[in-house]
Amino acid sequence: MGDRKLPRAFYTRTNVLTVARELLGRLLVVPAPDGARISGLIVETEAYRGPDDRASHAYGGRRTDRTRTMYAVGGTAYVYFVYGMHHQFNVVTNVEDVPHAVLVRALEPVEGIDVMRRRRRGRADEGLTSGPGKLCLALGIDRALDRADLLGERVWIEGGRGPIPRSAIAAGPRIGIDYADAWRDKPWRFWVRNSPFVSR
DNA sequence: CAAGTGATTAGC
DNA sequence: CTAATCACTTGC
Repeated sequence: MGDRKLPRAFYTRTNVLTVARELLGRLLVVPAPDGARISGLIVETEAYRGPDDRASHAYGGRRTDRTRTMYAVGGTAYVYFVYGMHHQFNVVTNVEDVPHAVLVRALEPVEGIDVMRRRRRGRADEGLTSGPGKLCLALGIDRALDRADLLGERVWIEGGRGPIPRSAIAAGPRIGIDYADAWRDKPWRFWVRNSPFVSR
């Protein structure tokens, strides 16, 4: 198992679709309040390709208080709040000033499952982290982590099980972006085929 | 299938 | 300033 944090160069590559696929099978980690680890293997991602992607918050090069984070260097966390109740955890990719990002949509719980069950009382284990808002609840991720460096100590990603073979990766249209006209149907959502932990 | 919830954004 | 919208989840 790759016990080390993914290096900066993993994130600064120029093809956000490649990074979105290669994030599958990696271990997302946050420290628990007591210092233990809470973690899960990434099983579902979506790529958002900055200025030319109508579905991206940074479409057209938009720079606002919220989207400023997307222009940070690859390997920065982009965390925002939607629908009045849910946080979303994204990984900024590419070099500084290119606003590409990958939304992490689902995890397979690995460490700290007891903590996750407490935070998501009543849910089956398959439902603890099977959605972008759910996994933020389970891991305790909120906007305090926006702009956090993924090579730091507040949230990071390790090699995990390593890259998932291309044959085991499924792709389809992204969720919740019906407003994005031509970009709506692009198959930029990736998941581990047969994983019971992906979102619905 | 629709409500809920509040930050964010565009537009005046 | 106001009003519409939203990279979702849950329970009806």
